[in-house]
Amino acid sequence: MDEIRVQLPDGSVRQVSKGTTVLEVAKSISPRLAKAAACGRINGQLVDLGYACESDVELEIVTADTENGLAVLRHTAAHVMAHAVLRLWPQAQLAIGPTITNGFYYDFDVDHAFVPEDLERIEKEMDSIIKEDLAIVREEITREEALQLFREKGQPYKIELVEELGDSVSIYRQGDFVDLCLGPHLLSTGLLKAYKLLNAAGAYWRGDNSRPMLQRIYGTAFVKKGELDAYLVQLEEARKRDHNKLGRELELFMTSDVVGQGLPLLMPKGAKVLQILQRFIEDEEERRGYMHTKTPFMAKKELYEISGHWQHYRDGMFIIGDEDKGDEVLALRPMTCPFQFQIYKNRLRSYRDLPLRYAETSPLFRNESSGEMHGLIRVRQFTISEGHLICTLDQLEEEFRGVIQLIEYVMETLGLTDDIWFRFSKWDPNKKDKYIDNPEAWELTQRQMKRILENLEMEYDEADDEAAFYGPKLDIQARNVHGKEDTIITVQIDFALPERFDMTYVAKDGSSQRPVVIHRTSIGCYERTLAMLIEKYAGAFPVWLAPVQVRVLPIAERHHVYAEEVRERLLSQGVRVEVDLRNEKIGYKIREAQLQKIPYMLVLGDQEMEGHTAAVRSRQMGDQGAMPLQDFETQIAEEIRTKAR
RNA sequence: GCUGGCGUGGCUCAGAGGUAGAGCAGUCGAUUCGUAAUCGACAGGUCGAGGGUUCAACUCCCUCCGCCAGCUCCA
Repeated sequence: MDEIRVQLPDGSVRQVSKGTTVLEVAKSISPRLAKAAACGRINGQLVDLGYACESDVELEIVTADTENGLAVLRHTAAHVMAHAVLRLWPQAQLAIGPTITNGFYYDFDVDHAFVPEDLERIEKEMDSIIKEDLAIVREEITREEALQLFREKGQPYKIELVEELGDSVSIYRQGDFVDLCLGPHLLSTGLLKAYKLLNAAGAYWRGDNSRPMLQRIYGTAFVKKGELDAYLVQLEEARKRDHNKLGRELELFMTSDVVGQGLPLLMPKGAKVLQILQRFIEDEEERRGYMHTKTPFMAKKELYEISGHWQHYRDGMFIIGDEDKGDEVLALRPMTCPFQFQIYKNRLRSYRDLPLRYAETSPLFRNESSGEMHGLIRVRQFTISEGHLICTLDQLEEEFRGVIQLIEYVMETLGLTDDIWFRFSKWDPNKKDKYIDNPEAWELTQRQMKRILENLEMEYDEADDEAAFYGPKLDIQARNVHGKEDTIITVQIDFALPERFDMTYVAKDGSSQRPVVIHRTSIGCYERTLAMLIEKYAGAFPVWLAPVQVRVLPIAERHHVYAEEVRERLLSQGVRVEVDLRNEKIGYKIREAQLQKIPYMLVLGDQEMEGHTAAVRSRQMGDQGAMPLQDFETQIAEEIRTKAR
């Protein structure tokens, strides 16, 4: 009998007979490993446990608790879900059903619209499929056979997918269910132990809004029930931090039906946080050589024609005035760049003037379509820490570095450091009307940017078709409590607009040269940042950012005068302080201050009044005991000064 | 913009073809109290808006507005 050599990750080698499956190898190592196995990896390629080794190979047993193993488990869960949906709605057409971070989904084209109760029905059916413990079998068939198969099954989306594949495709069967799939999968449906369907929503076929809207069901699966439960609890906890709920409860912002969609109203507390952020940012920018401008919120159409916004960004703009009626046509600004460029062009610039660093705390207006708006994260009017650095090509890298340093300082100070990453956003050469049409400039700029990123030794992801219409971006991405990714800060290199605006400087040799522009934000959009901060701190802002830093709580009416005195003292030192003079018990006042996430409560009774002290209660640590007022003032001042978190 | 869900006093929610209810918040009164809810009374809603069906609509139908999740798009 032929023997082959199987080399394991630890370097050891096993002699097994030809045709031995991955599972058999796992069993020979240890029964526990075999039980935990989800799939194998042969020479780097993931394979089913049923895969038979036919020649010398390197083999790794992939257990279900690893990233790859979990993906296999979830992919199998997606198949089981599709199987269940087909049992309940035999006419359903299957689209795709991949795994995603933390779960899986499957897209269906069905007449019936899935409602929450349907998810329970589907889960019941999945439970039966799991109980039946159907073997999951891989088959390699020809393209023609696959087309024939899916024609018989009435699955046009699968046919479309097969048509784009090579001569041989793999399918997986479980009972009467069959799906086009690369695999690998678990060996049988019975191995699925802990899963949950989460929600149903619409999704375009192949993410293309000109193609049919399908129905997507999201779900997740884990190895153990305990892990699933823990994940569901974690989801629940995350939702409690949702800025859109917390921000309203804490009276940071509100919306009004009559004001309109995507137009949040910042209430005094929310406005206070933004004001503090703005002061922090503007001071920091000034320290780093930026000059602040204040430019109009709107401009004539002609300005946007020069910038290219009229050609590439028109859908995103609010346009005022009807051209057909002979009105003057203006547009609210969606970006500040064209305005600051006008300032640059106000006079002849010398290389000695460069780099010029313009910044502006800019309200911007973008006509987002109706389904996009979300709390403070996606809105139609927002304030951005916009800035443009105009420099020579030689200065580009140094300026870029300075921008990154500022951003890192800001993020660090705000405590926005977890689950944040950089994304190098490039253009898509196939989308001509979306981008300024100058392929050479695009490629050159992107190479330039990539080199800078590499010189800065930055870690980043790359994304196609995420660039601005005029240039590539380095985006700083963050995730909200729903796990959704958003750009919070962006840095862009722009060779296009300096040319369109004919920006020049006089070089040392007297020649006229073209500068380069870096578009950048330092904190991004203030409203969005506020949303991120609410979610990060669950509304309990660090003291320096808290809209109310101290609440004074007198115990009885005879302490009111002293309470007012304490308030006055703190107020005169710039501390944001309130006093609760209501006729309520101290427990009640504390509870309210606590729910409002006020960092410090000063409880004042007879003893405090007598000794000129305050009983300090911290929102995090509870009762801290009495301390001289002076000491508390020093302590909180230091905490504010250092922006302690 | 698309798919689906939702819209009842400030908030959380109950109710239902015959014309609205609770808790919290609010107001007033009592209580003057030591670290997460004192007691009582009162007040508060053209049931998101408009149109239609009906003897009768908060409830059924249509349109619009807004909110939520996802898709597309994007800071």
